[in-house]
Amino acid sequence: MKRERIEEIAEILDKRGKMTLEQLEKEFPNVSQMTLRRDLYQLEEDGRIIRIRGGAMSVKEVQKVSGEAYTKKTTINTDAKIVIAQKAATLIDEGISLFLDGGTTAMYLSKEIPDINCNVFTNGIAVAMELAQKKNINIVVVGGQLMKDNLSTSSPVAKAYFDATNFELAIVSATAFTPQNGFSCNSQIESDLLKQVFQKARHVYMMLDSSKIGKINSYTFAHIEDIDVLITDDNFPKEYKALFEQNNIVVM
Amino acid sequence: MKRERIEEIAEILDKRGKMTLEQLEKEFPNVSQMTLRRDLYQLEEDGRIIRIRGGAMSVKEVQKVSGEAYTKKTTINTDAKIVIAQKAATLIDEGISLFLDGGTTAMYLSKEIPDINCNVFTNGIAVAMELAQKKNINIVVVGGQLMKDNLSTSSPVAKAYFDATNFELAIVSATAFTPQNGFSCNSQIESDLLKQVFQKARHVYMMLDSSKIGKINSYTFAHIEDIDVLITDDNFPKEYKALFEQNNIVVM
DNA sequence: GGCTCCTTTGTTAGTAATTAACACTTTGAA
DNA sequence: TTCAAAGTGTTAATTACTAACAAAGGAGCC
Repeated sequence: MKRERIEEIAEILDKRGKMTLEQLEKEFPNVSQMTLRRDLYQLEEDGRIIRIRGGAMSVKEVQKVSGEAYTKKTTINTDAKIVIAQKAATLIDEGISLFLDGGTTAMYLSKEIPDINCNVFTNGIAVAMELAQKKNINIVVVGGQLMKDNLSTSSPVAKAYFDATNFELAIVSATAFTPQNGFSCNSQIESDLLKQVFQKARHVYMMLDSSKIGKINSYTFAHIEDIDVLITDDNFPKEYKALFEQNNIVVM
Repeated sequence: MKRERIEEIAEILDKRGKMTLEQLEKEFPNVSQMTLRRDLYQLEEDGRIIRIRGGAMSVKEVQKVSGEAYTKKTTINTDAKIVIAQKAATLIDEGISLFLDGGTTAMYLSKEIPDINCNVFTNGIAVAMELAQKKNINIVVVGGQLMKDNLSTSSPVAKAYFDATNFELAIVSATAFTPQNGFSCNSQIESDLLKQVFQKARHVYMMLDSSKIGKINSYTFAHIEDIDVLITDDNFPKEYKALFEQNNIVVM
């Protein structure tokens, strides 16, 4: 009974693509709305449909729609981050010990990073999961409380990790930068963690796309002179570039 | 302004897969809910996301989910694990402090777990990412070296975490069990970690699907008498059930 | 600068869909 | 038969959504 009905719903949805609950009710006149809802719920769990407001949509339909979208995907800021990440990936040498933060740019970097023998510390669990696909990279996750908004961990306890740890290189990014306020982010514990990282790392590379410039966030964790290399995109203002170069920082 | 924000939303969604409006509001604290709604509406028109009740989902995620559904069918014991996980989920009370391991069964459990106010420690990053979708659950990730085969972390350093920590409850699973050799797994550091957890936890619930029975792995971390509750499936042999019950263990 | 138009954003109230909770029914096994 | 478990229907309460209007910001023009 139930099984048959669910199959039938799945078939109809595959055929029509998208349907409202109202339409489904007409299709199954002697079944209550609630039951149909529950059927949709189960189909969603099986991964066969996506429930949308007022009804459901078959997965096939989604793939059709998304196929259209992928062709016209020419985004601006994502591109900048990817370019930055690609550049940064070329700077990672075999056998190095490296710290990577948990931000979006680090996420792109972890996709671009070659599968070389190296040691990566990170506080981003999404970054860690991405890196886990590369078989030669050894990953250490910094533990602590998980912040749900950016999927990164940090806690005072995490500092204990670093006492016995050194990095050849730290590649981090900030969510805001001004010359006066330096590099800042919006979480105090993350800021503390990064300060610690800056102390332990021999070299620090900063990934900063131009949209971050001129913004100020609550917690500054570093200033211009603390970094060695700045990796940015083409829209980076020239006057800022000069400013960094005055401090012997390589701008890419 | 608008363009940038929309790009950023798309990025975050690609990274996280699925998000509620509430989570998006946290991500963009100085933008109204309505604006975010309108952004999502536009992203949907562009075919980059699917709006679902309470938020949105990236099309990438949809493809992932539908892919999973296929592989799900091929694996055999998944059903038993899900049933076990569902049962375990009902045993978690509001306000509890809980340890969860990083295994597949724990992964299913984290999907089934209700969104109640509680504190979860885990060494599984896939588990952590799954739990991050529940807004009331506080998550602490145990740091350490990441093992790529099961996406769980463990290291001697992780033990430092537990010195100041107590759990009301630990829900763990083993990869092998015999009455003589007890519960065992194939990683020494994981075994060490679990031993530590057993010491710190007031109650221990073991999730063990029947396929694990009669197998022996290298490292034993607990014996029958160490656990309080055993959660298993219908194929669990009756003679074993009696054995557990002799030790005052509740078998579910 | 001051003025307009137009786009973007915020606020509110009203509507619609969803979930939760309970009661009833069916099914299948002991 | 009797019991338990799964499925279904109904209602109430919650939650998300839309619509409509008001306010704020920008670009262009005089």
